[in-house]
Amino acid sequence: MTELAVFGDPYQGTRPPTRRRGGLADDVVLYVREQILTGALKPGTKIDQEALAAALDVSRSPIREALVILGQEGLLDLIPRRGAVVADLTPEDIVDHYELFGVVGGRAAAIAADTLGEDEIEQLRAIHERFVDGTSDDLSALNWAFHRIINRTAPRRTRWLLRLLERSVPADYYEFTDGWDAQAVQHHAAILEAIVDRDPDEARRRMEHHLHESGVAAVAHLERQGFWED
Amino acid sequence: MTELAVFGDPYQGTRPPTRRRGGLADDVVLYVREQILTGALKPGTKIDQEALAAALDVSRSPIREALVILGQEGLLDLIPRRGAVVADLTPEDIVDHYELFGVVGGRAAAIAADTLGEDEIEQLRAIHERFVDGTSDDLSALNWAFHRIINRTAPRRTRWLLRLLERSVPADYYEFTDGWDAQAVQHHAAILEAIVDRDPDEARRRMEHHLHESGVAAVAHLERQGFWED
DNA sequence: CAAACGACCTTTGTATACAAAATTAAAAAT
DNA sequence: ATTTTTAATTTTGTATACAAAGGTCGTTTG
Repeated sequence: MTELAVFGDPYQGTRPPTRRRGGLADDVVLYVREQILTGALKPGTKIDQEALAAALDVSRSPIREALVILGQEGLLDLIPRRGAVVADLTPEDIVDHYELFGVVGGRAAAIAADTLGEDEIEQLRAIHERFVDGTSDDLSALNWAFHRIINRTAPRRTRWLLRLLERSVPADYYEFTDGWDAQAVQHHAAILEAIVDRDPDEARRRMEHHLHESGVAAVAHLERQGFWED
Repeated sequence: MTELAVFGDPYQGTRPPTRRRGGLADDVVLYVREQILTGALKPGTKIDQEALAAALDVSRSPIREALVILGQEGLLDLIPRRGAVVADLTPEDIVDHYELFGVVGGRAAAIAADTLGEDEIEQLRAIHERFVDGTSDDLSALNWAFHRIINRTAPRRTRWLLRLLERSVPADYYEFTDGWDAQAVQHHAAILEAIVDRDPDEARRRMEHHLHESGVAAVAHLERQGFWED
C-alpha cells in the first residue's frame, strides 16, 4: 500500500492507524500480547527469553524490551532475577478492566458532551447512521471511529490512559458476539443523544454502562471460546 | 536495616514498601523520573542514552529498559530511531492526571464502602485519628496508609491502575503545602464517614473531590516552585 | 528416609560490539 | 548568499559475549 492511497480511502479516519513501524520490540509485544489474549499462553507460564528469541528469530535485546512493556501493561509479572510469567487474567479481571475503561471513557464522554463542536457531533451522527444501517462491511471500524471522535476531545493524559486500557485487554472479539451489534447500536444511540443534549452526566453514565456491558460480553465470549478451559 | 527490624516497626503497614531491589533499570527509572518530576529535566529535552549511561555508570542495556518504562508511563515520548524526549507536563496535564486518579480512586472508595470489613474500618478510623491529631512526625505515611486501606480492597486491575497513576505524577510535594493537611483532614473525614455509612456513591464523589483538590494543590505547589519557569 | 549440602547446568542481567538510520558538517551548485 | 547534495559523524537499534544469580540433581549426613 502506497502513501498516496490514503487520500482515496473512503474509510479515512475511521480505522485504527496502521502503527508506524517501530523496532522489533513492538513486533514482539504484538505477538506475545496476542498469544496471551487469545489464551495460547496460559497464566503462570514462564516466558523463556532465549526460546522466544529463537522462535521469533531476533536477539534477546528486543525481547527484553517487549517483556518490560507487557509487564507495565499488567499482562506479565516480572520477577527480578527469575523472569517473566504470564499474569492471571480471570473473568473478574476482565470485568474490572472494562469497568475502569468505563470510568475513564465516561469522563471522556462527559467532556465530549461539553466541548464537542457542532461539526464533530455531525460526524458522530454520520458514523452512527452507518453503524445503525449495518450494511457496512466493517462494523468494527465504525465502532472504533465512534469512540474515537468522543475520546479525542479529552485532555492529553486521559487520551493516554484510554490508549493504554484499550491495548491491554481482549477486544475485537466480543464484537462478533451474537446480538452484540444490536446492543451496541442502542448504547451508541443513547450516548449520542446525551451528547446532543449537552448532558455530560448522562453521557458519562451511558458510556459507563456501555463499557460495563461490553465487559460482560467479552467475558461471555471468552468463556464460550474456552479461554478458561484446562 | 535488617529483615527482622520490620517486626518491631511501629509504622508497620503505614509506609510504602521499600522496593525490593530489582535490576539497574529500576534505579535508572527512579533517577530519571525524579529528574523529570522535579523539573530538572524540562519537556522537550532529548535523552542521550550514552551520556545517561556514563553519568549513572551503567551500560545502555538498563538505560534502554528504563526509557521504555518511562515511555509507558507517559513521561517520555519515544520516537523510533530518534530517541526519547521528555514529554510535556503542563498544569492541564497534572489536573487531568489527578482527575483520572479521582475516577479510579473513586471507584475504589465506592467498592470499599460496600466491602470493607468492620475491622478494616476500625483501622481506617485509627489511622485517621492519628492524622487528625497531627502530632505524628510522618503525616505523609499516614496519608498513604489511609488510602492504602481503601485501595487494597479494590479488585486487582484497579489496584494495578492506581499504582500506575500514583507513580507517574508529582506527589509527596503538595503535602507540605500550607493548609493542605487541614483540607486533607476534612476530606478524609468526609470519605471515612461515607464508608462508615456504607454509602458507595457518596464515598466515590468525596474521593473524586479529594483528588481533584489534590491536583489543584499540586499545580499550585509546582507553580510556586518555579516548575514552569524558563 | 528426609533434610541439607554442593557441584553442575540453565537463565537472567549487564556490558560490549556491530550495523543502520539520523544528524551534522562540508562542499557544490544555483 | 542561499539552497541542495553529499560525505562524515553521531546515535540508535540489534546482536553477541560475559558474569552472576537461580535452579537442578545427585550425594552426603543426621
